[in-house]
Amino acid sequence: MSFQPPRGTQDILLDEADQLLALYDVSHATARLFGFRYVETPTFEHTELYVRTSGDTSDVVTKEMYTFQDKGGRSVTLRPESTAGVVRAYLAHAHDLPTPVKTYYVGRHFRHGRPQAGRLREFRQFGVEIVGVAGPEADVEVLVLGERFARERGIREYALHLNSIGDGQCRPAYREELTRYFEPYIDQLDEDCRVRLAKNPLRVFDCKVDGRKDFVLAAPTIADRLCGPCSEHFGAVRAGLEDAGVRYELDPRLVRGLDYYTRTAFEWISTNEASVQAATFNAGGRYDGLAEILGGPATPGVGFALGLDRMRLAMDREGVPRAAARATRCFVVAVGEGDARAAARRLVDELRDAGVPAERSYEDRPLKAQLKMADHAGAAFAAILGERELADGVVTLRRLADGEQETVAAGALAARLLQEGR
RNA sequence: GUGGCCGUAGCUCAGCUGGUUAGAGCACCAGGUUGUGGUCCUGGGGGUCGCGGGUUCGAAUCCCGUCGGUCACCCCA
Repeated sequence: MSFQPPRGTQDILLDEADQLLALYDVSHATARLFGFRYVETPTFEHTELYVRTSGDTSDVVTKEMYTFQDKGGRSVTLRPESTAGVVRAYLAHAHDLPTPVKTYYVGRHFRHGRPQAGRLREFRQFGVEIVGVAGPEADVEVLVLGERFARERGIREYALHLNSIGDGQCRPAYREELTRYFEPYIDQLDEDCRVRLAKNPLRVFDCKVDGRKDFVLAAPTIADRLCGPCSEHFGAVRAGLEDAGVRYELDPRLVRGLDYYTRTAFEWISTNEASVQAATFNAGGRYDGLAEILGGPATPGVGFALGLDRMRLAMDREGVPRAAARATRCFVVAVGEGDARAAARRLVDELRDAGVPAERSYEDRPLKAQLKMADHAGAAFAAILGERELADGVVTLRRLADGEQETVAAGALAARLLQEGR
């Protein structure tokens, strides 16, 4: 039996686990600060949900899904993302929900691809969605939330890229124009990009190999082909960001692979010099076409999906300290077997009653070893309890930072520690 | 899913062109007179050299496969 976890998954422990936990905490706190309510949708959904929303020729569907048959013979899929699930849940419960719906989720997602740093088969995302508002202020709110999250986590080296990809009014015409534009250059495109040209010409812009070629850089962008309403919407989003003090860069080449995305598209990208491929840690936009694809009434929506694992990479690259605030305040050391051990157990209990995080050794180990444990536990104090102390009803309180010791009545220990403050 | 590089103790790595009982630093544990951590000294535990097969008198060192990591591409968080 191998102890290795399956490929593309990871065991997260100690400092890394604390770091992740802090990210979960900030996800909840930030979303709630904006009045978003938590939602928990299934970890797996009917495969059809993703096939319909992503299209059966998309990469996600053709090679990245964890799909299997359940015992009733239905095809189910581990969620590769959550927007589809949230919108599905919205449609299922729309009658019970006050409008607009502001909701957020935190959880694990699954995609079967070749793993590398920042691209795992099991990964964690924090996402927010505003469903039911078509206007630009919803877009701004989502962007402001994402910005606040990034700053809250202490990262500074990033850029917010922003674009509008139009809607059903203006995109088709632009798409045709772009196809015509690329036509003469078709033999200068590699195989990948030709496929993109046929399926979705906007995606030629993200081509890694050809994307930098002059004729691609010179191609018309959608910015000045937006229809009136899209242009107005985009202008309002930009004005809103400026008013909120959120810095962004216009990126006319930022696109989306799927057709239900409309208007606003954005990505937060780590600009740290050590950043590699997976530099995008948060991406989102407007998806006004999604509900209809699922067979529901036209319902506008906007949101983002933030990669918590990628966020951790970005934080590490920038040297943001992993919040390793250890809880233990006082480590109670029992010297010798018998009475001291029982007394230590009771003392720890008293400290906990008083709200002082405390722990002790579960085995009789040398005093030396127990002090070492206190050190490893990150405790500020060690309370030593041996024959001498037991006889006098006191403990020896040792401040671990400088070795300063004092004698405290056992019953007064909790009060003494609380008086020490943090 | 495609391709390049890599895989030696918990971690970071050494081990020349194949040659006997595989090493270091850090970490961990224990001692340094029987009650004092984090420094120092001494000692100790811990490795099927990712796994499987092959070549060879002999392989951690060569070959093949496989698993895993990493990087690029596809795609994306």
